[in-house]
Amino acid sequence: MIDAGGAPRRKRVPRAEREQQILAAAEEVFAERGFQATSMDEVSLRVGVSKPMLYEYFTSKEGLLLACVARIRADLHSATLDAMARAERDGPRAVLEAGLEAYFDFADRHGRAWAVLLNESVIVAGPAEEAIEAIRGQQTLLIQEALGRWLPSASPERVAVFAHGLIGASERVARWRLREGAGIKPRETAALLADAFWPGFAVEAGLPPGQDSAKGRIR
Amino acid sequence: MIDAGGAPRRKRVPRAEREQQILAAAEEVFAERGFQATSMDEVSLRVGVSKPMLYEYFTSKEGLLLACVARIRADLHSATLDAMARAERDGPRAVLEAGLEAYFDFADRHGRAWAVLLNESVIVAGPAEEAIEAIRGQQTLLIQEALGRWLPSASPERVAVFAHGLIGASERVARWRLREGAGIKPRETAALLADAFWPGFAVEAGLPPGQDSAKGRIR
DNA sequence: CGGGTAGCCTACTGAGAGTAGGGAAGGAAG
DNA sequence: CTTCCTTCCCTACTCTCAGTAGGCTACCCG
Repeated sequence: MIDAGGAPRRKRVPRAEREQQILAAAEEVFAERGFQATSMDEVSLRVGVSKPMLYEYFTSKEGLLLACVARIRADLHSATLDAMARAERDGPRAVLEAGLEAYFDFADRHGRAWAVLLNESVIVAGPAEEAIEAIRGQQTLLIQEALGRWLPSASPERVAVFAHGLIGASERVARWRLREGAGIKPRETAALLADAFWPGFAVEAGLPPGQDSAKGRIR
Repeated sequence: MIDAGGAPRRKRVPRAEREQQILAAAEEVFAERGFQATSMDEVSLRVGVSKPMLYEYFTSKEGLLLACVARIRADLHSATLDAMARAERDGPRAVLEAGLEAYFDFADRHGRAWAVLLNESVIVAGPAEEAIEAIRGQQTLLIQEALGRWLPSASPERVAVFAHGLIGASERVARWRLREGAGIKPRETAALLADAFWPGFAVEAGLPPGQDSAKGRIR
């Protein structure tokens, strides 16, 4: 990196801002190479800062990953939450579809970063696993709460299985879309997956299980 | 390492047998520590063989992981396939439940090895990701084929979404059981998850969506 | 009892995670 | 404007671990 200005101009940047720069660069590299193959040297190079800074701010490579995961997952959480809230007045099936659509949409927009940071990758074993599962737990909670509201009579186990099942299904389907070119739009994918889950939900709730979408069924 | 026997007894073992020993040890260590934190030195120590042997037989750390994954997934595949075949005569819902139960049962028996080798962990990015996804693809194919048999009129996308969704749901639910003590038995878990998926399937197939299990509904 | 091969080892290299220990920008106080 | 102190930042290491070079020997075959 040749600095044409001649001056060694090393600009001091306040911590909060630097942290964001680092997170952005790290997310990029993780997405490109995966956790394992990412080197702290490369991240530091890309930010234009030296390695000890990364450790100063994020403790370890895992810590850096974790911070990335937390950030992107918070975005995902609020995106789905917003979509679901907007669909609230159109009934439960609409809420389900809206949440799913928001999820696939998010995955589309973030591409590999989504895949690496939210699904595979990861360290497993050790405290990081716990931390990652905890962050994921937010998402589960969101669904469990929504389910509980509409299925007050279902047992907690039933709600839990349903919620975890729905999340797992979404993750795997999103991953499939990412790999196979994803000819299907988020909207259609959401409708298809909702068709799979909705009747089970309706039966439990004592509603008609027909595949009616509040906004009209796809295909 | 002091050899009390006095003799340097280094027994030569045929390749096929050694490979199995290595795979067994590797599976152990991967399960205990996760991929990242597993060192080839430790695996070699546990087998009682030197490191270059591991590379001779499995090329790289990823290669070793891949071999473990392939082996355990083959077991899983045949276990679910058998269970499904046995339930065939009791109708589709029974097949679904049997497959799920076999899956959860397998996850229970293999504990952390299942979690590390089949789900998280992993390398991501690079050829290993492809290889792992390919192996997982077998499982998906199995389900897609079964679904196609009963839903000949459904579009390929619908079948694909359903199959990937079902797999993702199973993985996540199994993982949840592993973490939260798993008070629920494989049998019950399978019934609960089948309750979530079966009606969607039934609606598509034009069958009654009621939650009847061929062997009696749980709870 | 001499090959020849298949199984095995010791002893290295190189990359990259993480650290020690010190500098200097820039604002606050005198 | 000088001094001081905090915050930001760097160079130059150590140490662990994946992967390799190069050679030795147990065992089967003739």
